[in-house]
Amino acid sequence: MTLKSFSNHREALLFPFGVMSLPPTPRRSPITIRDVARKAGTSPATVSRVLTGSANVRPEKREAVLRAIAELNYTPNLMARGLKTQRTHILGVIINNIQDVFYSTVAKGIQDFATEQGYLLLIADTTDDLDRERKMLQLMRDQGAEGILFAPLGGNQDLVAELQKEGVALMAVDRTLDGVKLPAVLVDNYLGAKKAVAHLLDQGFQRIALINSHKSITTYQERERGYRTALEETGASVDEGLVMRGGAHRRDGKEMMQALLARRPWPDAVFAASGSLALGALAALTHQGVRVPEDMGFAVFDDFDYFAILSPTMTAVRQPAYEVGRTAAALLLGAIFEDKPLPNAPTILPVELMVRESTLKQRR
Amino acid sequence: MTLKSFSNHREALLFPFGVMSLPPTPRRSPITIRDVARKAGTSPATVSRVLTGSANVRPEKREAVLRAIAELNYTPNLMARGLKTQRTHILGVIINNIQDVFYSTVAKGIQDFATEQGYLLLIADTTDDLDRERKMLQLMRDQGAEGILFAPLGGNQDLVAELQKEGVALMAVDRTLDGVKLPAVLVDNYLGAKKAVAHLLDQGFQRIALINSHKSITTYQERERGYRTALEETGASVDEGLVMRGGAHRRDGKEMMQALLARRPWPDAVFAASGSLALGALAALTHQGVRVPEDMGFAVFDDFDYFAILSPTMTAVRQPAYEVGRTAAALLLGAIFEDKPLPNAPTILPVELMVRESTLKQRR
DNA sequence: ATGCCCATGAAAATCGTTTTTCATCGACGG
DNA sequence: CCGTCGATGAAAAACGATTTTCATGGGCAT
Repeated sequence: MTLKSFSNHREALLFPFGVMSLPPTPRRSPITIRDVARKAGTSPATVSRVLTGSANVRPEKREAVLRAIAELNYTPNLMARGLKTQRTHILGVIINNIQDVFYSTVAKGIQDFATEQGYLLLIADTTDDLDRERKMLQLMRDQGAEGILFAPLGGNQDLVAELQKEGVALMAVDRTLDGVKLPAVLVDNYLGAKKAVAHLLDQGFQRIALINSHKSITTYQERERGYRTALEETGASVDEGLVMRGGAHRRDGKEMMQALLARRPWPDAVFAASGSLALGALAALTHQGVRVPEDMGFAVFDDFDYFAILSPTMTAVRQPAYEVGRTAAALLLGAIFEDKPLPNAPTILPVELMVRESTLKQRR
Repeated sequence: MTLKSFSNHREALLFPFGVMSLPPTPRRSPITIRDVARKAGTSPATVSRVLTGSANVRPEKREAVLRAIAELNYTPNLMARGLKTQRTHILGVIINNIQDVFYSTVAKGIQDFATEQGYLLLIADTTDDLDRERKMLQLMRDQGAEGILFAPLGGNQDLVAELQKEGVALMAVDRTLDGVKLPAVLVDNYLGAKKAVAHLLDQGFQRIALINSHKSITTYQERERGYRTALEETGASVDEGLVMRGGAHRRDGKEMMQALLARRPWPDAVFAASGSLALGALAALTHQGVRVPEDMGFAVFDDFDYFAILSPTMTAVRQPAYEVGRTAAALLLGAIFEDKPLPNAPTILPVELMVRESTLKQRR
């Protein structure tokens, strides 16, 4: 009952078109710049001059204004200000899934930097829905976001170009987008995957399976490239039967692992291209009683914090998620502040291979 | 270098007071309701009538307007609309830490419902900083948020009351706030903790330690109450030496566990009052070579998904985090839409005890 | 004393909507 | 044929700020 969908409202509200919901109930405290002016014994123009620092005002006047502001507990209406100045102090963030630790950490990095600069964040997730990505980009633009950081799903290039033309600063995080000039902050997916697989080979594993998601997303594509390169550099060729591709969810990882286990001979190690896939794969292994690393070596791209705690501890590629977010926010706000174009080449942050128990062949 | 703090800007920008940053670079696409009117051969008033559905307009006119909108790719400026109507279609969300899976799941629940209703979310975290909570509440109000969902730190009652008077709909999630009438959606912390500890007792554990955080936060307070009640109901009295309190971070859990291990005799089981505390405690146990559950039983309040996957699997109290968020959003938007007051009594959602290996005494 | 700059006020324009008011035109029922 | 109602347009007022324009008066240097 509490969860009913208000469908009446929803239909009446083809936002941003369509029927606006309700009669405007007056909400804001009615204190305006005029009230401040009256109290300070000055003119609204001068209050604005103080607020914006746009002109010198004599110390006594300034004091009087500030005092009036404090006494009235006045805060400016940011919508009105934004309407006039075109600066909203709002940034948009669009990620795949807020629940995903990687993305929420990226968001945290963005958040911390943005807050320091007095920016607030509109955050939305897409759950892999291209239309939803599009809608969110539009909504954020319409709400006046000065910039938008997003993990592109691939698609919507037209809208991206349109927004850029309109002056909305865009920045890709974690993934890139082809066919459009879009600055990006990424991690070194290729090298991370290559290192992890090379490490498995070093440890003496020979039949190393890959559990991956679709190549349409640049991160997975790069990780697969790293996997292949590592194998090829040993002179071995890739056994395509060991290369699995599917969705990006835990259950997909589980299914791919089950498929691998259904065949003979088994791989002797697995490289999972994401944390979610790894969790699914591990669930399948546990379920079948396959021990890690005794029966099967295991390495993951993406280091969840508990991988270092619960046993067996997991060898994983650590991504600097927080730094990805923080760096992206810094670049974007820098460009907004200094009104200069963003770098063309993507910024690629290094990753680190955390070697732990799950790849210790000698424990066999 | 990319991470420099723009301190020049920052100082010049006592947002929402102080110097506005830059000259207003024209950003929005210049398409306004007037352009649409011209193209459709009608008046701006009629376009608005179509947009808002405030009056009947003849089908042909309406079609013409909609066609013009589509051709011009027009979308309304939401700041202007919000300024006039006082409805922004924005909700604020303030949580402790976006990175925390529990909170990000709550946020996801809020998000999903809000999106269905055409609302966008301003999300911020506080990292336990009361001033930051205050600042964020104010900023969101100034940005025109119609409602704010937040996990109160305890404090800022004055501001909460002020916002309510101004007509901003407020809703507490996960925690409550004393001294002010604030609707809330919570989980049954008391019963969850009680069940978990009762289960430990059932299994034959006798000296059960509590690793908790500070009682100033209502959730921890309730969980401790559950712990105590469970023990008392068996007729046992609580050994205060086994009740630990500290910060809420992983390292705090680790320290408390270390302190417990430094004493003799050891407890034979531990109940950790949060997932983070549990992770820290587990790290301490692993480090000391203490096996779970052979040497020590272990139960947690809060069920991280990998608790069911990695070994030993953990007995945990599952909280309906998603439903907390979704329910809270539903109640809040319901109140906003129907302009009716929110329920007085907090909504308390049930929790579930997930029994797993970490409390299997017989495995000893 | 002249000229100039600086601080300020008053008033109006602006941002892009919604909303109100008023007038007009056409259709329709009686 | 008249009164009324519904659809529309034109114009203006709001929302709450910033910004511009113009005028004024004081202080300071020459």
